[in-house]
Amino acid sequence: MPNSTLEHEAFARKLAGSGLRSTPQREVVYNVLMQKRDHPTAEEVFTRVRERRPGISLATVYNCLETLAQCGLVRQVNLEREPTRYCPNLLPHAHFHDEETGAILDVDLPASLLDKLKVVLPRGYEASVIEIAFRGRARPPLSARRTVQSA
Amino acid sequence: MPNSTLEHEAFARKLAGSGLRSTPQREVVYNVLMQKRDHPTAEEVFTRVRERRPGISLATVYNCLETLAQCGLVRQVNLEREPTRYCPNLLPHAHFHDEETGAILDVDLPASLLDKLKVVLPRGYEASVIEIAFRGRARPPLSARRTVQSA
DNA sequence: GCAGCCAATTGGAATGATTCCGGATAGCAA
DNA sequence: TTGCTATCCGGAATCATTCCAATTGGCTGC
Ligand SMILES: [Mn+2]
Ligand SMILES: [Mn+2]
Ligand SMILES: [Zn+2]
Ligand SMILES: [Zn+2]
Repeated sequence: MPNSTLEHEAFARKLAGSGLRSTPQREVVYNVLMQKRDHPTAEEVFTRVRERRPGISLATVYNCLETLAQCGLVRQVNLEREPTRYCPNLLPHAHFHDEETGAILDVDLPASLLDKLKVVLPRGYEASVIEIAFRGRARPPLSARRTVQSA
Repeated sequence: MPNSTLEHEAFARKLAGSGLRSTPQREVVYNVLMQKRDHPTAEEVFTRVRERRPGISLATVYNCLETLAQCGLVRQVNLEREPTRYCPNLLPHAHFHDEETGAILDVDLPASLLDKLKVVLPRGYEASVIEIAFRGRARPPLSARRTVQSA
C-alpha cells in the first residue's frame, strides 16, 4: 500500500528530520489533506481545518502547508495562474486539469516514461523535479455517465 | 526553417482569422518577442516595447500578449508562482527552469515522447495542451564555461 | 468627406493570493 | 521557574494581473 497516512510518531520524525517540530496545527493540516485525497487550495484547507480547530489562522495554514511541502510530506501543484493547490499523493504523477469543470485528476506515470523524459535534457542539465500537466476535457465513458462527481 | 517571424500580411491574416485586427501595438509586442527569443515577463516586454513605442501602456501590453496567446502566435508559460512568461517558440517543447539563475531553456520534445505521453491518460480524457517543466540546476559542460550567458 | 459604430487603447483603481511583520504563545532546556 | 526559540496569529503590505470608464482610431455606408 503505497503512500499511506503517517501516524503521530512517524509524522513527528519526518518533521524532526528537517529540524522542525510536530505541532497540533501541522498535524491537522496534514491529516485533513490525507483524508480527502484531492487538490484543495490553501483557502479550502483552511475551511476544512477550522472544523477541527476553529481558532487556527489562515496565516498558519499557509505556514503549515509550506512547511509540509518543504519536508516532502505534501506536494504543491501550480496550474496556470490559479491559486496553489496541495497534493497528498507522493508518488510520481502528472495532473489532468479539466478546463470545463476545474476538476484535477492524478495521472500515474510509468517509470519507463520518466526515464525517457530525463533523456531529453541536454548535457549538463539536471532536473530535480519534473512537472507534467495535461489540460483538456474529460468526456467520461458511458459506463460512468450517471452522477458525475468531481474530485 | 521552422517557426519564423510572420510579416505584416501574414500577421494580420492570422489575427483576422480570430476576428481581430492587426494594430501597431500588437505588431510591436509580437516583433519584440520574436526578436529576442527568450521568455520575458509582461513587465519585461513592456520595457522593450517602450523603446520603440514610448506611449504604450502596460495595460495594452497585457492585452496584446493575451490576444497573441489566444490566436496562437505566442505561448504563455507559467512556472511556479512566478509572473507569467511569454514564449515565441511555437514548436512543441518543454521548459527547463534553472533554480539557481532563473534562466529558462527550451527543450525540444521528440514526437515519440509526446505519443507516449498521451497514452497515459485514462479513457475519455482528451488533452488539448501538455505542459512539461523541468526544475533543477544547469552545470554547463567545460566547453561552455567561459562567458556564461543567461537567456 | 462625414457620421456612426465598434474594437482597441489607456491610466488608474480594484482584486486577490500570498507574504510580511511585530507581538503573543507555548514547548523544551537549564 | 526562567529563559530561549520555534511557532502561531491578526492584520497590513505586496504585486502581478484584471477591471473599469473614458478616449481614440479605423472602417462602413451614405
Ligand atoms: Mn481551473
Ligand atoms: Mn525562477
Ligand atoms: Zn496530485
Ligand atoms: Zn519556450
